[in-house]
Amino acid sequence: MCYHPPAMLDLKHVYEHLDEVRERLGRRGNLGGLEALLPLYEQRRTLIPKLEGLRSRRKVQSEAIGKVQKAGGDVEAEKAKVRELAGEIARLESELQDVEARLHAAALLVPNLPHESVPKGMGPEDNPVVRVWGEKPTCNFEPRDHSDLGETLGILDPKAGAKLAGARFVVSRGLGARLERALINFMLDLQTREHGYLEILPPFMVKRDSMIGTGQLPKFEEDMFKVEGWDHFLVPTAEVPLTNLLREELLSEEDLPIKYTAYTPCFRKEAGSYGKDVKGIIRQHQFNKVEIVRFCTPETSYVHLEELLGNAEEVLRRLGLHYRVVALCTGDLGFSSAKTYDLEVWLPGQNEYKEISSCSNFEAFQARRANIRYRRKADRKTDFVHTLNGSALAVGRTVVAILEQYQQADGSVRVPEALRPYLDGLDRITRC
RNA sequence: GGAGAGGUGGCUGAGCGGCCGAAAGCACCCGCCUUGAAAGCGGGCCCCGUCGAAAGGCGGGCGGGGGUUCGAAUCCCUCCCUCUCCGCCA
Repeated sequence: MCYHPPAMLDLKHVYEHLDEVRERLGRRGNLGGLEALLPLYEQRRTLIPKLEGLRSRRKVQSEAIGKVQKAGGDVEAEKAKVRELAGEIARLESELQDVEARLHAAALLVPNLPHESVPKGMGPEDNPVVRVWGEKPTCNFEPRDHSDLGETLGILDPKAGAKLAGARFVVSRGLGARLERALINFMLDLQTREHGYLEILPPFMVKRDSMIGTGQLPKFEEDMFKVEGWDHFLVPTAEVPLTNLLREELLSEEDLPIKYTAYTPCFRKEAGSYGKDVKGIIRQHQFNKVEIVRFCTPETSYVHLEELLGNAEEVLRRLGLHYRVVALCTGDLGFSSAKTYDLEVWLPGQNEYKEISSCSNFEAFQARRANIRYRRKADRKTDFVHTLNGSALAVGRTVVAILEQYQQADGSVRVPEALRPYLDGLDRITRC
């Protein structure tokens, strides 16, 4: 019967700062969820004191009955009275339960508040470029597209993928498969050896609670692959298992920050993306990714966001891949995120920059959903941690970028220096 | 898949119808002692909600949900999870 801290935003805080919250959610262009929630919150607030008064009376009278009974007195009349009281309580309880269930459902649909530093805008075209690293590789020939290169080199086989699993699946073979594996190892080594992340190898399917904890559910269920006959979902990103690793935990401040990294395949239906990125392997139902996540105190989370972004950027820099950083504007921000940077890698074959990583600070949004807290050193009180995560990187798209940026006139592809130790010193991919 | 055992505070673990939000220990915090520390001693210390300016009051929470009862951590039902043994299997 207790009000388990439900969702996302701190409702009390929302209520006490309504105008500000309205204004900030308005920047996202999403106010509906909030307005649906407010009358329910009101109802709850009038119901609770009423109920508590009755329960208090019941408690006192029950105790009295016990005492009288022990002394051998007659208590039947009193019992009847309390029975009546209990009926009243039960009615109010079920009313409250109903209100709270609807409040909870409504609360889960309200997105996070954007941080003040998030640029205002409507959509992707309004995302400012924060910085650009490297330069577009120059070549004296018409750059080919990765699917063209991949098929010619015999390392990417979308037809085989379709045969086995259908559209938007691919089979990597030979050096293609090895390249993918080399990249995973390279990325994990970098994050664990140099950036202090603890490597985790989690389950690739998780329970519903975990999906709610990080915000994929209930809103995006249709994008997820659900396991038939089970209440399990294939992970859409390692963010889900990594963040939920600390679900329901009470940490101490000295434990923070905590940094995890994991490789997992990621499974997404990508509903609503029909016709987008149909060519090649840019958008797949299954792709590999190395993820980095951090848990930290609220005061430090924006410093951690910059660091985490740097950790992801370092992968691209070591690989010598030209990219840029954009800050997502309020209209393009993901549901759970307070602030997000995207890394966009240059793809000469597409003649555009394409998202290869997304680095976000969720502040307390996920922590509140997943109930991840810590005890503050100063006053010994508990508070929600802040959670962050980023791709470092999407491996399939890294393969795409390498193929396209490192391609040679003869159709072969040079291997980035940093990757050669992972490929027995191989410096060039040629037809196999 | 079969057979048992169990899920209680940050942790370990007692309690098995009212005096239990819960013994004890550990951890943690404050103080005394000490040159400092440890040990020892004294005190404090669960979470959430709700009312309140605050002090504080009140309510709820002993895996989740439901039931019995004047009253449930304690009894009943149900679901989930963990552990042990057997079987099967990479």
